[in-house]
Amino acid sequence: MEGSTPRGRTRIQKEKREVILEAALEVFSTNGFRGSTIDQIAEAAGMSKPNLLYYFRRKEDIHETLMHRLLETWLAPLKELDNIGDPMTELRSYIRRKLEMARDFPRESRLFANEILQGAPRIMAMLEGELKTLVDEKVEVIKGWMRSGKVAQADPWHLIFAIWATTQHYADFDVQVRAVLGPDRGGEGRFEDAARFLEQLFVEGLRPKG
Amino acid sequence: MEGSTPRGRTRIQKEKREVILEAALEVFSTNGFRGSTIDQIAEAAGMSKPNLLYYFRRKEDIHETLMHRLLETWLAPLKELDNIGDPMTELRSYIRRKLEMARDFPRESRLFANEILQGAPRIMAMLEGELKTLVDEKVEVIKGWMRSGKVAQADPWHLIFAIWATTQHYADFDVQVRAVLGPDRGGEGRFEDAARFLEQLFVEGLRPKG
DNA sequence: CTAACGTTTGTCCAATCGGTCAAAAAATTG
DNA sequence: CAATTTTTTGACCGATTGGACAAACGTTAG
Repeated sequence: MEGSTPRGRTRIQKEKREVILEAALEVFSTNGFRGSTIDQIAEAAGMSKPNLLYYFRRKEDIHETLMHRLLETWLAPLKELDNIGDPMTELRSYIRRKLEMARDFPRESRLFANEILQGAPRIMAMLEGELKTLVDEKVEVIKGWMRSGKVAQADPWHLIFAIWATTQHYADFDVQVRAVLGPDRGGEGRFEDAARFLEQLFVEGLRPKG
Repeated sequence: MEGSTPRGRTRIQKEKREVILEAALEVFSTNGFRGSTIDQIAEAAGMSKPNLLYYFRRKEDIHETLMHRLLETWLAPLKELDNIGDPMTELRSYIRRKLEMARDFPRESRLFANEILQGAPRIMAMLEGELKTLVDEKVEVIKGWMRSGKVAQADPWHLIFAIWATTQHYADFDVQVRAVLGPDRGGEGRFEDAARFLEQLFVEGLRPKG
């Protein structure tokens, strides 16, 4: 090996790096970056600390790799929002996709939330760059819908925020949601209930007048 | 002094404890419990670490005191929601109050978010007890409104979640909101815009049909 | 002034932190 | 098989962590 950190050349390296990233996702998403230790991740990954550091030389490298992957997944649903179909159908399926992500990738959502809560020190450039550009673009799409009368007039930026907030809430605040709903209402069905409610809220809330 | 930790008897004790809590709120809300150090809090409070530990014997004690205070403030707006006035007016002012709290007490909101994100280890009992009871009670109020036809039929639990999510978003994800809105739209006016949007969303989204 | 009490600090400690390193063990290659 | 390379581990390091403690300092009442 000529380099310093193995670059996933061998089969073992690819596999072990995945195991580590999976374990790190679990640990980082519940404890945040500073609150997580390499030992915790190593234990969750079923290996010794020096062994883990053989695959990722620094704690930051793990977090960075995780973040890079996350952001790709995270922006995908918004990227799909486009002018092709019926506006309200597009919005409804965007909400549905975001809610499915909250259901299927809650740890990713919490990892992201942790980063933002801490002031986004590691992804600020991406927020002001790639994310802002993408949102600006989609805001124009939504403005077009509103001009054409297919969607009620409203602030498109805050519409996007509201969709993000309501859907990610079911991942980030999952513990609270389940505690409040109780054992009976708090089962897996809560996502169906949430989907129905949010569809109603946004569809009726954005139905064009007259 | 007969006890171990001073109990705010003297003037200095009351003052210094407040200074510490103020500093700890700042530190805990951005770094989480595990990610914060006593040294950080002591420095933010302008005193030495042993001096801080004279007023709060353990790091956990500071966090616990902060949490207890927070929860009282936090539940107040929901407690005020009652049957007296017009339903939609009640809902609108609840949303407004929650948004004002996100604007005026963002650190408290982030402290709470951090705790929930980490699985709410310290306040789980309160979530399943006091909070659930309160929400159950308010759900009945909202159900009454829906039965009387003043508010559209919808899931009251998820309505409450949606209000929590959309309003607290402006505190917890403030960095992202400001980054996406950019320098011009991201000023203090963003709360006015958010208030207008959310009022429209919930009022129209919950307007009874026919 | 002095005794008693409240406050502050410097020093210290054991535990834990992120990370290194050399050597052992395992896998791969010829 | 032996030689080489990759993987794993135990021991270790300096820095930081939460916290203890006694001594020093400040304040106040008699």
